[in-house]
Amino acid sequence: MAVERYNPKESEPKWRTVWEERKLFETRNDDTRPSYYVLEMFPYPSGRIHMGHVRNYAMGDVVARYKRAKGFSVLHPMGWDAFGLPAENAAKQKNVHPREWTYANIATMRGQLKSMGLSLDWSRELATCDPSYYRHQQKMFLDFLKAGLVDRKTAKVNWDPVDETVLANEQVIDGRGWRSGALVEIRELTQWFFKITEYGQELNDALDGLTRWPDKVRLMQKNWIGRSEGLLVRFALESNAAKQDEVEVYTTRPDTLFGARFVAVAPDHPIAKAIAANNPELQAFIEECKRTGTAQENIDKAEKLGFDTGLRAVHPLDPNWTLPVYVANFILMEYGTGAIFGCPAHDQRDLDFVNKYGLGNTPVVAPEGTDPAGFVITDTAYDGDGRMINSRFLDGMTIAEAKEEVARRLESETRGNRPVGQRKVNFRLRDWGVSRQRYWGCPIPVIHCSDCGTIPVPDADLPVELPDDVSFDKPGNPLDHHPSWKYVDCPQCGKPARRETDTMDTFVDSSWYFARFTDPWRTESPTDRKAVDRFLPVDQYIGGVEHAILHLLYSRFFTRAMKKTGHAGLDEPFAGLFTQGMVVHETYRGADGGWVEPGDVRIEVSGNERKGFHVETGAPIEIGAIEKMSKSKKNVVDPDDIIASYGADTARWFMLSDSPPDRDVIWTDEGVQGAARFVQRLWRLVAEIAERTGGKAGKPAEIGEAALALRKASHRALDAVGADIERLGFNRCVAHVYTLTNAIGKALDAAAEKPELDADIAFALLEAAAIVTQLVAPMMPHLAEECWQALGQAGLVGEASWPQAEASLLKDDSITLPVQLNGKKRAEVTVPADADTMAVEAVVRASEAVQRALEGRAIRKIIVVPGRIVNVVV
RNA sequence: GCGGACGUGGCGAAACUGGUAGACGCACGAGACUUAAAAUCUUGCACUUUCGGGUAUGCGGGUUCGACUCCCGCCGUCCGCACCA
Repeated sequence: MAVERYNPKESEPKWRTVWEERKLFETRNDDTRPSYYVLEMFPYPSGRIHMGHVRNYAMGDVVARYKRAKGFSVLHPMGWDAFGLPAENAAKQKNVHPREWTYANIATMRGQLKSMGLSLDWSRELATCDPSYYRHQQKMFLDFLKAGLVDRKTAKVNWDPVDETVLANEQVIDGRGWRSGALVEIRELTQWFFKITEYGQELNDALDGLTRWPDKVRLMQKNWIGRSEGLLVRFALESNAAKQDEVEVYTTRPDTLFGARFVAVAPDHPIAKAIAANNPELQAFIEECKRTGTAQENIDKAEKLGFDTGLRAVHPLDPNWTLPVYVANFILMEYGTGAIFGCPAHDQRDLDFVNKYGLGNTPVVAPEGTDPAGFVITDTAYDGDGRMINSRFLDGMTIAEAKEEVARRLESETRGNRPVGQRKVNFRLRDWGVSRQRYWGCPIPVIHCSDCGTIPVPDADLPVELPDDVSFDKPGNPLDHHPSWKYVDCPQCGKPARRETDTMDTFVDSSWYFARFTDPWRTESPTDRKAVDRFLPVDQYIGGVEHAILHLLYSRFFTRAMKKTGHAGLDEPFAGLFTQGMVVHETYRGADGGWVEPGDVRIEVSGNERKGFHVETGAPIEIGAIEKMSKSKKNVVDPDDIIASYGADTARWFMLSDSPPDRDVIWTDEGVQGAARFVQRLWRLVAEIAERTGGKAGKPAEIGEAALALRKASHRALDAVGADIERLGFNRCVAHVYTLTNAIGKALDAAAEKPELDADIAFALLEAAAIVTQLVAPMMPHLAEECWQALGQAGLVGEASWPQAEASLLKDDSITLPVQLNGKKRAEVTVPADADTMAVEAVVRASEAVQRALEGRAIRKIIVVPGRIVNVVV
């Protein structure tokens, strides 16, 4: 009874057509069943999908198909994060319009994704570069503006003078633009900002409620938001040389005020600027600071440098005590007030600084129990816990008590009608600058009028569409260069005015696409509240950790802003988040040191050693480190090739097996081949069962031992796989499927001799085949349909509901317990499953093996862990 | 520097709230089928042993009847942030 090999090339397209014809994965908004929203981070249409996509989308699809089988109305959409710089680079390099390039890529990648057999609702597909999408984004921008969530202010940016554009921090390498190689300048530009800082506290606090997010991501966001509690303290200045009579500092350590040795301000602090106006030396110093300011790697090595302004600041707790005021290179204008007081004994940076300039230090906190007289700080600042010393009225207090005491005193003291000290919660988080001087992005819908100022584009004129006829010949923003686009009449006074030519950061596009998916057809507004309320929050969001901070934080802010402006009704967009690991591969190098593609390498194995040779030349190849797949290292495997030779199911199965989903998975040829072998093996077993049972086997009254064992294996696997999908433990699911498959194989072998199957075995085999088919269906959907059909099951496995494990088959009548002697396993006893502790103890005492192991020693105690283990203590 | 995660056979890993360490897969060895190969099937596979057992979850301690799991101290790898006052 030879079974034909399963041919994915034929079967996979066939089933996809069936699914599509039956609209199996389209989700109706008026479905009344409970909803479940599975979303994978949508891709940037770079040209082709890569293995990382395959892994990401395979995982999401398992959840989607499983939840569908569990009776949920599953929303599982797909779209394109389609604005961005690569399209403009392509335009420059290949002379193709960004739109054409983008849509061609989308077409290619859509085809690739479809070949994976994902259960996506393609009727909801969207691209962020489409006016039907970004018009709503513009509408929301204006609504946010009206709601006071948008700001226009000057900010420091990395400016590439050659490309005439703003660069993100990560696009500045060693102080130079990554494309032009030009030295990047820090410029002050007027930019649009979303006021994310207004939600700093909330975004911070709400993290605690995101219990289905990885701790790691929550922590990263906490650190990024960087909430700190401190005190604003006003130091009076002795002279008016800086054209102001005080300097305000921010500190989280007001307790150390008596350890102060200096005050320092940022190079771009108003005081620094004022003094520099008449002081060329200081001016030169400030210039130097600016230069080292951007290159982040230098910060490590950079020495703490300061410039004494000659000003003296009066200590807020002692009018007779003054401190020097420095301009220092390590003070950031952007954080706090751009000014600090330095307490060298308890801050390493301040200590480095005073040691350089000979300002000395006074320890004011000593560890509990230390002799204050002997507590001296030289090279290492003490930032630990302790009690106050050398601090007058604070002496003996704890740090917390001292902070409170100083805050209280300075709060109640006033100078010029304002308190000298003021408690302040500070955040590291800054407002989100969204202005980009680029073409391929969502236009910011405002008009600048010399008379009326900045005027929103009226709703009726939305969308502000990108012009098609642009050229990328000149550096800078093509929108700005366009001959006519920016010239419009002011919507308010009718006089000639100009459009804003900045476009929005592409992170804005991805900050609400998950909401748009709930009703992507809607034209009159960004969202339909009924649909948003039905589907949001996303129940399971899956993507890479690289978006742990920006994308996820922006989306959290945007959802709150949408709530405030009535476009959504909730705060947190993603109830469950999962960050999957990367797909990595060995790297290969030839004798010349050049990278070699995996396809050109033949690996020979002898024992535990592996050696590489070039396929054509036979030259030895060095097997290098396992790294993230990247074109530059040539260790990329193209999903198209894999799907073409093995089928989508094999690729999906391999991506889900072996490694835990949150860890990196190593792509190996052997692994794929193993997956491909399993596809055939499963098909063979199922087809054979189908043939031998004829797809029909009723439940007989008597179930023999062998049949019962197989039934138990089936139902246990069913139970375990369901639980593991819920936990996203796909590698464990795969293992359970293998275990069940082995059991089926054994049972089939045992029955091979018999010309006619016993009724109970036939029943158990058919049941096992149906169950294993359903178990693999979320992971290998095409193969599962083929098996389902072969077994004569009704309909499609893609619409079948998830089977229920029979509770009675998950339990055993009797169980074998390991027996330990002082923690080491020495024997086993078999007891009835419901035996109580006393009964188990009796069996253990009576056990021959236990007696032998005791060697005559007396039992002191017997610990019985019901159903698990027995430990005999002697 | 600060914060976090991880460390288990030749390899990827499993072990649920502390309860038989190594499930499952890959690789490898032996065998069957075959003229032969592929495919398939059977079987072995942590180390060690005087075949009773002994030793093993990065290293060293601790808590416990019992530790891969909890605590303390090291070592190593990876990731995030980085002069944030």
